[in-house]
Amino acid sequence: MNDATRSRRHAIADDLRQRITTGRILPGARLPSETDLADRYQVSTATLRNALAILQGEGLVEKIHGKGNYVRSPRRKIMYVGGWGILDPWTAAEPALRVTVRRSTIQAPVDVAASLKVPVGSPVAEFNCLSHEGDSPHGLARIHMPPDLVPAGVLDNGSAWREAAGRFALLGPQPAAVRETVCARPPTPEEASALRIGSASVVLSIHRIATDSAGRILEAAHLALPGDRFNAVFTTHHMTDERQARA
Amino acid sequence: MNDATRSRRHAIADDLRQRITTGRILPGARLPSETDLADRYQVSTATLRNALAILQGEGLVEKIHGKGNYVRSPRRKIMYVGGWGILDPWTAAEPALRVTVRRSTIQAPVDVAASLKVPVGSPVAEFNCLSHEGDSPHGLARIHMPPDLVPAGVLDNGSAWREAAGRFALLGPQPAAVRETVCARPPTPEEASALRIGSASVVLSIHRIATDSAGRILEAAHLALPGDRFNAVFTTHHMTDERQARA
DNA sequence: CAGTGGTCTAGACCACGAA
DNA sequence: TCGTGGTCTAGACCACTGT
Repeated sequence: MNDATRSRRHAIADDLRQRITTGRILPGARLPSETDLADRYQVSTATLRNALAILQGEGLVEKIHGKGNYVRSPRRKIMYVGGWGILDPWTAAEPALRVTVRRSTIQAPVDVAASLKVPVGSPVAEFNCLSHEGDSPHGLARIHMPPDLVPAGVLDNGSAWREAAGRFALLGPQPAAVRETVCARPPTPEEASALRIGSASVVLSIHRIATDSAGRILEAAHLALPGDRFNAVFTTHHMTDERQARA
Repeated sequence: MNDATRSRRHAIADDLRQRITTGRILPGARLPSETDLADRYQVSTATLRNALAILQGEGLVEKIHGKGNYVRSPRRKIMYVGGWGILDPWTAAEPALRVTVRRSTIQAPVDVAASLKVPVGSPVAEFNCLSHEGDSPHGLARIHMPPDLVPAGVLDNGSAWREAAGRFALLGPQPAAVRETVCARPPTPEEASALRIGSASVVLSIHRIATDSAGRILEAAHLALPGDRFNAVFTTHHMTDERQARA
């Protein structure tokens, strides 16, 4: 056999991946039950589950306890445009985009206070955003702002602000600079359940801080985007001469 | 029991995580063998391995086939500075940074040709960079450039260029713009072995394209950075007025 | 309730690393 | 060669979802 057959589980994963990516199993379809698949491939259920875990990590399969394993909808990559902070117009024009925004005012806990550079316990506006595309969750955002900078009508349905929130755009006034810190990590349990991804999956985590020209912090946001669905694009113009110093 | 005891493997992972993060097990130390740990926790080896897989996903434990499970060195986050393309001076000053750079000239395959916007099959300089910190691998880069833009002395030991390569800096001439596309994904098998991380782990993958003012592509790089070790920072200045259109 | 995935066991055998 | 982790089995039982 070729080296793709290094292990049963990889061979099974390869076979299923082939069937999924070539359209022989359609997005949204339910796979046969794990016991059935284990019978078909002549392996134990543990091995079959291991194969499915590989595909789940790749974002091809969604496991739902008590229901079954489902093929996830096509892996169209959604663009997050750094520095702008909004999904680009091309993807933002998606038809079935639903947004859940929940606003609350909290007493700043230490981490938020540090991000916003306000005293601990001072009032802070918090937005919890969950965007869906059809039935499947898209991305998760928690945005904190000084209360006086929150624009009116953010929660109004049909409001441009509300749409912007769902697309993870900046809500406050025009910033002078945006600093985004990006990391890749496994999801927290809350993220895993909210985004319906396995804990073996991957999230692209973006901590975004917008400041005005005086250095005042306008917004601090934590975004959690399923890694298999999102690309983030950052563009830097007009490089300075710092590099030259090396030569 | 409390809810941390939802499952044996989480309980075990929690216990080991506690011992590691509180310093009761020191970085670099080898854990007892899996059979010993399974005995100590009174679980099967499969369950114990499952617990270790959780910690491996968190980057706390490094598994080495035939040797044992090792506690990884402290989770100091390394900064990748976007748009600049080099680790920042603070971390770049690390003492034990070793760099392996391998240069070759290849006939551009389709993907590289597309990135560089050159004809398929035309000669392209390829750099494979692997940076280590002490014994453990850091990050992986594959950089492609038009051959005429490669500066002299890149492979010379002690050269500033060589150091820059290991720090994933831009090698070519000063670009007018750098566009970086970031995604989070599981490692490819090659990356997993080169970076000594499990395939259940996470990499921060950066595709970086540098262009000059005429739009010519100076460099195309693919970086693979262990997600648990790296943060990438991107800063955007001088926002345009595009956002205002929404209001 | 039946059917599904989630967890776990107590083994077996294979592949790797170091002596 | 020996001890290690890696893969796999053939079950058992629990937890969740639908009818």
